[in-house]
Amino acid sequence: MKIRPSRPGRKARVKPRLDRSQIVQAALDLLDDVGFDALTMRNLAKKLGVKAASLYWHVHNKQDLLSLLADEICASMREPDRTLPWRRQLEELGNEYRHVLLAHRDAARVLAESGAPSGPHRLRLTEILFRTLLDAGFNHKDAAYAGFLVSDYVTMFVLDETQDVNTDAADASKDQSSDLQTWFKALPAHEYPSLIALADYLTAPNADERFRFGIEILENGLETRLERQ
Amino acid sequence: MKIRPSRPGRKARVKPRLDRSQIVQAALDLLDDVGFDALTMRNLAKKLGVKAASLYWHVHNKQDLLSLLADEICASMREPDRTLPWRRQLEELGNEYRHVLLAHRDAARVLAESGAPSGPHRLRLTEILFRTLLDAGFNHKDAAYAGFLVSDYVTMFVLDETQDVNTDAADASKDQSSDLQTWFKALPAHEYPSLIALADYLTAPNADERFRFGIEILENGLETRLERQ
DNA sequence: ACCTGAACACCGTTCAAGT
DNA sequence: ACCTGAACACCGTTCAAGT
Repeated sequence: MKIRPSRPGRKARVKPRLDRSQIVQAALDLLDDVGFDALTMRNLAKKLGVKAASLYWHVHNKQDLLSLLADEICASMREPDRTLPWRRQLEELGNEYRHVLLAHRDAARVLAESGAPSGPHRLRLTEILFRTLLDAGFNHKDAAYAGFLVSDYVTMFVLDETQDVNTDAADASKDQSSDLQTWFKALPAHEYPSLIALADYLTAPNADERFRFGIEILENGLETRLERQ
Repeated sequence: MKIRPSRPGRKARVKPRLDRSQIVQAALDLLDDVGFDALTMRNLAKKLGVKAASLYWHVHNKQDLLSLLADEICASMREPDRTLPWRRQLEELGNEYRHVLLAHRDAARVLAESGAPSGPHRLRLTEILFRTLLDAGFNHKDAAYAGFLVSDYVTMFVLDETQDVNTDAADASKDQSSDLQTWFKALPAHEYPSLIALADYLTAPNADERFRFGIEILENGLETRLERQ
């Protein structure tokens, strides 16, 4: 198994020569370790034992890196069984995408800031989504719009699902009242009756249940649209 | 009309003394002028003829400023006629909120990064939204989840409605092919048939129409849910 | 071809000091 | 009470120079 073409001098592995995919992998590790805000070109370079400027030989800029990173994150996405009814397929797609976004720290933020899909994995993901909608019988325009809708829903959902954690933690640490539920109920009852009435579900939402709710609404809405089409 | 209590010395207006609402107003102007990325504490201070450190006397940090700014942006929100059927009210609410977000440059980004609503205007806005859903007959949990859904939809929609412009402009200026439609159609036809089929609607979406589509889907979905409740 | 040194033009935030 | 000077600890990016 000793296939190592590059001359294996004594310290061959000390300078493994940078490489796009190596950079992306390191960025993903760094993301999981320190989160999106600390994912900087300089920290990434440090992790790779290199100077920040070196990265720019392999990557146009940070935007480019984020785009590559977003694609890498989507690499583990598995596609649903195409023989299932479209609603089931959409559910699988939604669940799978959500789990992909939950698999790495701040992944939703990476996806949100990485621009339109251009890498193979994200293109594949959107292809499957649109294909499912076309298979279901939507016309081109509706399929396109519905695809945006579903994919935006999942991204947005995970986005605030994961930054509620941050906010909660922040509030808990710096505010004396760690319960923002009590904060809610302390609002002027005359001005915000509905807010107060709903406080229980606004503050401690069951994420899985709430996600499921949104998917159901979207599916019901799409089905109605399909029937009337 | 000469009511000016503070002693009107020769250069009285040279140092009008900073003020929270004055800072927020200046931040809003700056946002419209230079956009979210250039809305920095230092630039804001410069605009106010003051040093950056001074701002921290009136505002906890940038996060706090963004929160105040978000509330200011929502100040112009008008509430729909409560006697309308709930679907019409929801439409009005959606349209109005979208227009509020389109009224200032990058307003959706400000809202997205400003955390949960805490100012009076945003609280009022969410109160109205939840009230509408409760009036419609949803139970507490469904009303709460549906409120998130609708408000997230609008924010997300405007978010990429407005950054498509940026991306398009960027592509148009630096790419030789200003049409990403041609880019889409140049994809491997065997791998991405649906993407290519839908290219027309993916690249040049009619924003108003697409927004309307999403609202319709949500309303239909919610109606179905309400009937089965 | 690939990496570094060194700089450029910025950030948000703090805090002792001034008035 | 309110503002400034000056610093701290960072950013992304460029580019001549090294190997």
